[in-house]
Amino acid sequence: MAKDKINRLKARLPRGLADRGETELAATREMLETIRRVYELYGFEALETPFIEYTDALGKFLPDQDRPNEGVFSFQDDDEQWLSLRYDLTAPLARHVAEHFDALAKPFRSYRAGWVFRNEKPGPGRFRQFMQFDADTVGAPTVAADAEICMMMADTLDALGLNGQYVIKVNNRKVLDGVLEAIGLGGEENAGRRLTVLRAIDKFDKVGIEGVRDLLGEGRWENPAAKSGDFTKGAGLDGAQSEMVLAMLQPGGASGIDNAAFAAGSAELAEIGSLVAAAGYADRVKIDPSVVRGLEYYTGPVFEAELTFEVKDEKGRPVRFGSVGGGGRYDGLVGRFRSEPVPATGFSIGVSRLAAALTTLGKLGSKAIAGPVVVLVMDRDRVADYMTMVSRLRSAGIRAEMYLGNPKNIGNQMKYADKRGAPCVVIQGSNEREAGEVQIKDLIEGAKAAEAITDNAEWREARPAQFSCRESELVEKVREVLARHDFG
RNA sequence: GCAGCUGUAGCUCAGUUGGUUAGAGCGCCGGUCUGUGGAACCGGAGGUCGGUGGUUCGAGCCCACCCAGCUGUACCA
Repeated sequence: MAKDKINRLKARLPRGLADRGETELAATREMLETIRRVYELYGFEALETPFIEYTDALGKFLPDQDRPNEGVFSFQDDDEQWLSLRYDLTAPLARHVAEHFDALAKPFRSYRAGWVFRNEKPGPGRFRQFMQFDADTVGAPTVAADAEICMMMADTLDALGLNGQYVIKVNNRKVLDGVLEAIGLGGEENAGRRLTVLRAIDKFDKVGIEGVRDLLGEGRWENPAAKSGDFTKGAGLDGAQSEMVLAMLQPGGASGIDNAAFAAGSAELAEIGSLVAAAGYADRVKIDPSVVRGLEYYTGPVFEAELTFEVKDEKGRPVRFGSVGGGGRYDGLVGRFRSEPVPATGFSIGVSRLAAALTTLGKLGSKAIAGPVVVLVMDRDRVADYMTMVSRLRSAGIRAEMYLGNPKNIGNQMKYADKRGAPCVVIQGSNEREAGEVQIKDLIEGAKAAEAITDNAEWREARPAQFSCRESELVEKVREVLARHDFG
């Protein structure tokens, strides 16, 4: 009816979300398994926390407001307490550790994979639901814990087949803080400008040294030469201040800075550098002063895993995958729940983005997934017999099913099997039945054999890659076909 | 958030200076076809032409505003 038509629901997905099919799920599963194996090898243990936490546990109430940050999906419980979908896996871990502090062996080494949610504008490679795979060490103040995490990330990316195509970059927030203090941006009243300076440094990769110089000073035009496009307001530093920050980004590093934070950060970086070098990871884990990373809770070393290869998109333009993970030390997070500070450090892999990169490199998801063996229904009143055949195949561990659609047309059943990617079909009509036989048709071989055939009548007549066998040999013969195509 | 571009069927698109009942290819469903998957032929479903308002005898087309998508930029705990 017309009314139904008007009111009919439109099937659609909210933006920034995605359904995932068989191929992608299999690829992700394979990748997660590889990561998990490396993490366990390092002695980390599995942990799962729920999707939902109290908003205050996530630390995402807006300052001076009685409601959560808009970037977090939030809702109120019956008792009016705010709940939120987790936006990363670190804050829930901190809550878990604080809640079970006395029962856990410390340092507590754990890993977890799961979906996280951010209510932000989606873009290419950016979703509102995505998966992270984290590993954290809680209760270890030593930078050996930081160095270990970095080396584990390198091993993980190696295990995924990315040897030589990435770098784990390491910096230290204390170094940055020391520089900021040295140029007179210490103290609470300069928090806003510090943030602007950090953001400018963070853009080093994208805009280069001159771009950072502009951003530290008055600001930067989207198109600097023509002074056109969007204008990004800068931090308003004077020349001397800017040069000090810029010096830090260049070979040789900052000099003439003499304060406690800078000294401590530099010492930590040096120690991480020597630990990494001693273990033979110096080619993969490198100190990089431009890494800023998560502007809020990091307190010491910060890490970023960056892919260094370039790929061309459909239009032939280069695409950089860039950062596929990051982390750092967050000594204050667990302490929010306790009377004492609790040191912690961790790393988070962006599973979806990394999977996209691996797929592009052909290191993931290239393996064809075998469809089920399809038993055709030739005779409507012998469904029980066909189901018995299916059952025999399944008992032998072979993925199989009987055709459940309208069986009147054999061609349709064949089309179905073809579309499902069935390696073969089993056929038993009255002729075969009387002879105690079944026909097995190898669809993969058949497709190859028939490539030369152009005429449909001939195609039908030829019945390529089809053979008959005793019904009692069904399982054995199907297995042979599967083995032939490496689906055994 | 800001800027630019784009909105016609599930997808890719056509649609004349504004003129009757908005089309094609692919895909989908069914049939030819109750013994064979690539083909062919026939039939069918599927559109408030992104939305609202305006100009006009008449708007898919012109105008205004809004919405959505894409790209860039900003933000990203």
